[in-house]
Amino acid sequence: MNLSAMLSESIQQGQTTRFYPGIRESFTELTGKLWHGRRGSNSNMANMKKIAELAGVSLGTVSHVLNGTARVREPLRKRVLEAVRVTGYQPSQLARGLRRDKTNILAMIIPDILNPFFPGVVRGAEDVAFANGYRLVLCNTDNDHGKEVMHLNALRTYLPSGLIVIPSDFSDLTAQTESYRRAGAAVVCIDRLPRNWNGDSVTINNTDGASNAASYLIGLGHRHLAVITGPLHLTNSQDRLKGFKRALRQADLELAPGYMQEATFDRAGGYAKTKVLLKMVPRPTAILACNDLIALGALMAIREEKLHCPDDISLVGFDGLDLTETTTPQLSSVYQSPYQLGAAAAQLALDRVAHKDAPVKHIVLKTELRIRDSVAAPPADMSASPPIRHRKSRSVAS
Amino acid sequence: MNLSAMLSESIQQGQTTRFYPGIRESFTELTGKLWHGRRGSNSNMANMKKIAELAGVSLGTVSHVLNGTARVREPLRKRVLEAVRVTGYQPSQLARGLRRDKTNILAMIIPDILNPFFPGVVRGAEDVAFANGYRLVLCNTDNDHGKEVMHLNALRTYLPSGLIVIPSDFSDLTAQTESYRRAGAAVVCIDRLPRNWNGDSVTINNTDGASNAASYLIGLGHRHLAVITGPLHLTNSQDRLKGFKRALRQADLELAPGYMQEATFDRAGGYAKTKVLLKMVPRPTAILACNDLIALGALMAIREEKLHCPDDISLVGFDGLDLTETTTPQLSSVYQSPYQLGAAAAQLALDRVAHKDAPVKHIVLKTELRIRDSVAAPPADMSASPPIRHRKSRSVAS
DNA sequence: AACTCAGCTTGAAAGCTTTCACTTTCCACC
DNA sequence: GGTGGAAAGTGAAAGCTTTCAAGCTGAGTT
Repeated sequence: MNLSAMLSESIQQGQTTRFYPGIRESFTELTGKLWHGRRGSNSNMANMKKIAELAGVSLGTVSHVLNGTARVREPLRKRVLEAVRVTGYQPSQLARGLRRDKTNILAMIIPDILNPFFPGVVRGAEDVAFANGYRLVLCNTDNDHGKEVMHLNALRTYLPSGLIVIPSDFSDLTAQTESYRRAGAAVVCIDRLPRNWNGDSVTINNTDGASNAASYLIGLGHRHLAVITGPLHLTNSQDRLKGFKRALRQADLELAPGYMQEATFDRAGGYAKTKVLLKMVPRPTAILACNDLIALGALMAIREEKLHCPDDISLVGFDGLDLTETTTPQLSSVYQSPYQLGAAAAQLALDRVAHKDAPVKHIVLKTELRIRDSVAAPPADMSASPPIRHRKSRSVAS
Repeated sequence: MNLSAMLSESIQQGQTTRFYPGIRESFTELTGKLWHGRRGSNSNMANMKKIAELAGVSLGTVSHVLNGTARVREPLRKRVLEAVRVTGYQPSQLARGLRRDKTNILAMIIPDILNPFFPGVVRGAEDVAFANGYRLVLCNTDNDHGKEVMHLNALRTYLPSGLIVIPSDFSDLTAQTESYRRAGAAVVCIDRLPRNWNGDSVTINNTDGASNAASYLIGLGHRHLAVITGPLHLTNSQDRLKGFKRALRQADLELAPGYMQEATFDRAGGYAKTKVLLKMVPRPTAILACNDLIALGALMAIREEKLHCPDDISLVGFDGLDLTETTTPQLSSVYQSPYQLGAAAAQLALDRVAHKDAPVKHIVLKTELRIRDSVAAPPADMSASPPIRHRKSRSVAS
């Protein structure tokens, strides 16, 4: 029996190490007293070395079996898989990430998960991530650019494969995100875009959405339309305002001074600005609120002023959150799918990971005008022309 | 000038390596042709070695400066920090985690971020995590035990320091979480507890919360109280039911058969079960819904049956979500703070990381009964005794 | 001037996986 | 039975940090 035959047999029995006793022992002697490792802790967790020993193969082979990076003959392959099964071994994502320069992590930076629009976005992204074996790390910025940069910098050292950002504001993120790209990570911006953004993105058609809503109101006979926008340093706010103005222009209407109010994207903002609008003369007969929380605040203000929606004033929100169904009256709103937004972003990020040099993609999702009970024709004395009759609960895709 | 003096000076000049040209070069020669690394990619990112070279110190010293693990004399310390500043160096969390057997990650497993109760929990946990330099990895289980186990197994290989779980159901998680504990990770269960749970936990006082709500209704004169519970395999559902029953017992009232309905924790469940309740004879004059979504569904059903809340029937929800303020009528509810729940859980997890052997903690948060417009005394003919007058918007802590 | 001791620094190993270059095995064919 | 080439398998290095034991320095002591 020659050496290689012995080796071969020994491998079959999983005892390779026996054949270099001198080397092994002296190595052990050398390092035995230099042990600096941690005690206990993870030592009971299986690692690749243990699998290799159990299966009687080399480390490399185990890796190849696990990753399909090379052909491995069936018997060996089986022994490896069996060893994995028996030990319940799972590869260390840390070691793998360290070696591959990239982990199965998708980082996501959003303004605030407490804003009811964002959970859907997160869920969409998480589902796509999970389905592809990725995990989602979530960070909230509170729309604070400083916090955003902190997150951006800190997360990078985990070497995520991708990064999905809803920018806190119009600040230029090029410097930060560029370092991700250099490190080979995909970066996708969604919902709003920062200044100078030239990477992948997923947004909705804010302009058309707002335009459709305004057109619908105009179609009902409204001539005194007001708008409460979100913070105008956000691109989505800007676009919604643009759409609103476009609809007015197309109907040869003017945006009366003061009929445009800028608010924060929350109830308080909507409440305050609606109070202002309701004091105007003539009072607007319809309000487009640039998100549902603003609309909610508007509804409170309207109620508080002893006015009635939709008889005295029509109201349309934006986003189409669940809460629009539980208000009284139910809120009409420009619906967009946060889930789809998040899912598309995650998918785009993963695509980018797979094809680093594919052309940049800008996905623009559609909105859908959902008419519920908060809109009606204007009071008779306020309408310049007879209102056009519309079915209720009509949906208009933009 | 002797060697040590030269070395000393050389260190001042950051040129240590120059002194072993032979060794260094032969080492390079030896390894130069065995290069298996990746090309480019991260090679431009600073690492500790670069910092050490720049500062003219050893790797160990850099580490000590960065971690405060040993005293380092001021001049060296300064040079290290300066090099860090100049390069913008940030330690690799992967390498650090690999070496320390633990990362700055907190894993969180929740049923579904789309359920409006959970974003607050997540936010609370994330804020505490972030404030302590940890990141949050989020996973949704959809109340699916299989998915939960998958997440649990997969996340472990990232070696998170802690794990916060809202169990999907009553399934025993001991096996899975035990392996986290063995790996040195802290595990905290919140909101509901799995079978045989003997680790740290944060819950709310569900029993008292439900009991207070029921007592309040009884105090208003109600004698026909119904309850719509959540899925009874969840401990929080069980406890709320227990509290409801306790209040009845204390008032010498009986829970009429059929007055207890079990529903899923959502609108549809509440709607369906309320329809059932409203058909009963006698019809209940008050309903305790064991979460706000159920209450929302109940409200829809009540409206659909042309009944009026609170005149015909009083309704109290549970959780005190924001949406309780925007319904008509505004919903009374047993408020609990999801943010506090999440924050406490994260804090508990971090405490556990710091003090592995501290005694197990069970934190139980208080609830607060928030009375709004959805409750009133029962219709005159349904009340056995004159109702007790209560102020509106009263808050009762439990 | 030699010696001690404390305190600062250092160098190397270890943690776990992937990947490359190389060796060994296998199989077909002469 | 031997040969050649393809396929399969191996072993070691590298990725970056932490941590230990040991080396060094310099002040204080005798």
